[in-house]
Amino acid sequence: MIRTHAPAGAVRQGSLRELNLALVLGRIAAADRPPSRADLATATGLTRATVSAVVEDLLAGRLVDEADPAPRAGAGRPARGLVLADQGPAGLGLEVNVDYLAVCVVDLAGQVRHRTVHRADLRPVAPADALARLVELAGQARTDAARQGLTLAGAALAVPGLVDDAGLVRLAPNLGWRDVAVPALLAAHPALTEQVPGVPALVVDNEANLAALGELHSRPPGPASFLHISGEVGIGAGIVLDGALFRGVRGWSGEIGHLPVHPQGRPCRCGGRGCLEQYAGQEAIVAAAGLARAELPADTATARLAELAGAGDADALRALQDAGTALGVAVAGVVNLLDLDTVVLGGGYAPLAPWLCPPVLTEITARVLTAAWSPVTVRPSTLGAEAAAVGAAGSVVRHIIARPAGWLARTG
Amino acid sequence: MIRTHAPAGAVRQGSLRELNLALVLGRIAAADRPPSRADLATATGLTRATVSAVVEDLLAGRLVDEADPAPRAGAGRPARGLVLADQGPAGLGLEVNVDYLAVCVVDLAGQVRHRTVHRADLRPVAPADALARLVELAGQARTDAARQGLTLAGAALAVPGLVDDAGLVRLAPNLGWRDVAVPALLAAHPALTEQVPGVPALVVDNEANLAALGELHSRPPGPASFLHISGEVGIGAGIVLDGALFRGVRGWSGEIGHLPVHPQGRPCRCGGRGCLEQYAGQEAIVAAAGLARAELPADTATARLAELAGAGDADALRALQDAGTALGVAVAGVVNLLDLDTVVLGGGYAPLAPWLCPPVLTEITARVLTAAWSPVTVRPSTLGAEAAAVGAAGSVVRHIIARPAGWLARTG
DNA sequence: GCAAATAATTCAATCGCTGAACAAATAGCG
DNA sequence: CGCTATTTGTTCAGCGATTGAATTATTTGC
Repeated sequence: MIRTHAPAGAVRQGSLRELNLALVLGRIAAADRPPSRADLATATGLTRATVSAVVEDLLAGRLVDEADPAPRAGAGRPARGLVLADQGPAGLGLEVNVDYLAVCVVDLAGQVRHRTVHRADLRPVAPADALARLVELAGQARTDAARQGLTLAGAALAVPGLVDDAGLVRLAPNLGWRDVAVPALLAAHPALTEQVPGVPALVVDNEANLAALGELHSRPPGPASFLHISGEVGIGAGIVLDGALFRGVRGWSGEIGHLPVHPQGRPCRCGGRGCLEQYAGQEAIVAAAGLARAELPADTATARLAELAGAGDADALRALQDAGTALGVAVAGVVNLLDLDTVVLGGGYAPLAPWLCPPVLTEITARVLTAAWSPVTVRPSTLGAEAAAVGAAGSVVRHIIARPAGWLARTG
Repeated sequence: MIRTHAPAGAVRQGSLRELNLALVLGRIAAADRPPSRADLATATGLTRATVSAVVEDLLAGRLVDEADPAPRAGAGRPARGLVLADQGPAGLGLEVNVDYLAVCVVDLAGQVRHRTVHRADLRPVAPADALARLVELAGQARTDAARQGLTLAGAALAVPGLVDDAGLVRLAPNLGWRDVAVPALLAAHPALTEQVPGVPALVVDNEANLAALGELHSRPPGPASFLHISGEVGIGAGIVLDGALFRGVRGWSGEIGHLPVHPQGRPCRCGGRGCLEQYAGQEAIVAAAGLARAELPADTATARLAELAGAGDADALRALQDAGTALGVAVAGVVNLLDLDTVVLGGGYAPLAPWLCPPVLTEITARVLTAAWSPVTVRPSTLGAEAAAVGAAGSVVRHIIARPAGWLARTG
């Protein structure tokens, strides 16, 4: 549970440097071209002298490298561009999902430097065994990262379920997990990452949350506030507000799947009736399209559905239309409530987006009061299938970028 | 549109003092007993020397007063308690609603030091005339505040409608306002408040938002994250997340009234069908209870309804039960989505809370996945009818408490 | 009346930013 | 080719704010 908040405590002499390190590094990360020290000075409002001093720290800590001088018009001494180091700290992203394990390594610049996906049905596998396989993949990732000059500074694990502050997976229904103490199980494999001060060694979080973070930090960066919807067997939403993931009071936000869309409709496993999940969940869509569910693993079902719809299959098209309408009703409610202007369809919805987006947009236009003044964008995720793993790894490096002082203070 | 965010820009030498001024003043404001300098030092992590220097600034700026030494057990020099000044800056809160105008003055400590409510049906009144009446009331409030030694540092106006960043009221349907440029209309009355650097002279915001802020800053303080629902003719929600009001991308968040609760149900003025407002809006409840709507102004209708329900009138009880159920369906969806643990019923719902809370809670318990692990509280607002005006005034003083440097830097 | 205890202030040291001067490196121009 | 204008980056004295230790202030308990 990373919470990126303002320095709530005392502001001491050294905090000043910490904050300015973060400010300058953040600017370097956000720039679309390698900025010079002078650029950073004007962008941040600091003096060139201060920027030079701060940059010196960043260079010494190997968070930043000097790039080849960028060609520039006009007279004057050529600037030396600054880029995020490609040999510095990196984040390890892990994902356990229903039908695959994924591991990836993301560097400071957000580049995916290593990626492994291991396809297998994880439902019959005991949590400890699944995690053991994941650790094995992580070990390979670790050596590959080292070969590339990267140091794993922390790890994050994405799980399709509810996770509490301590990393306990309270419930992952589609995986069949209940009260799985992930940190304790992984403590037996201590060398997942080096222990870096200020960077949590292992964060466990919900898959939808981490996928939304991945979208937020993708290039080009997503908007500061948006709703990211992962359509898997369940439907999870990652809510990004003002550039930060909103996790809720206990970290369990995003359960969009149980917004009512037909209150007197089909009973749902949550105890309510007519929940969105019963109409736009993957199983519901597949069943409505007339595909036998059991025969296909979840992700190939989605691919098959896209294939059928692309070929003009009437049942598939109708199923997607209905699902999109249900999704649109729910999303319109959320947009009314939170006043968002962007909705991203991710996870299993991404390949189906061409058919889902139109009905979703129709409902939004009809039901959102403010849609007349400013339009709402609905688009598919730019990340691939393992968005959550990439987002998990990204969350680690974003943590370092937001708090570089911790990394710089380490012995080494 | 106040956005309370971290210092995003350069952190210079002086920012240090600014941040620590805010830190110390915030502690004084949050404490339930007048803290000593030593208390503040341990609470903030600053040294006693620094706290003394900071407090000296706050005393000189008349934001803080020394209180009588509080009795303390044990030996040692007695501490001098620090309290928010009752003779310092204050906030002016204004409210235009369908059937009343309200003006109030709130001091730094959050005490309401002046309050005027002018009952009148404002629907037939032109916006400029309504605002002129409000300015007159504000003038009286201003002299009363001066008599009490208070200086009005800024003002906020609550409006039952959508307001954009510039203070333009885009649409206030129940008031009949459309595209009313409030700041321009009030510019003719320039002396609403003294111009204080760092404090916006006039903020215009949605009534539900400001009522939620009032709840957040009431004593005892509300939780850091909650949903505040104002049930008037429309239903508006103020969403407080992590101690800050969430306003959405354009400041139009909180339109909970158009969450679908019966998707194929009654058509709504928003263009959708079966919106919450059609089942739990004030007019809907009154009609369901068999009260003729036109005969009664809105607020007496609510009072009459509470009276009838209290007397055991079957129609009224059934109407409230049905409305509470519809409200509960919508609220359950929001709680699932945002993972909140507190829902506050305010505005017209406050007096009806005894009858609304049970069905709302029933729906939440049935539909919220995580309700089994940690309960959701549903309670009425602690503020009275003019909560929005109080919240508006409170938002001004909270602004000063969050950024005392601006007030201290003023000439005087 | 004295010691112990707690509160608050004073003061030299230090840290990090500022602003101005200075050094470095290049383009344009005669 | 050499000079000037221009822009980048560094150096350094100055200064504001915090720190930590010593000091003063004020009360309780013995």
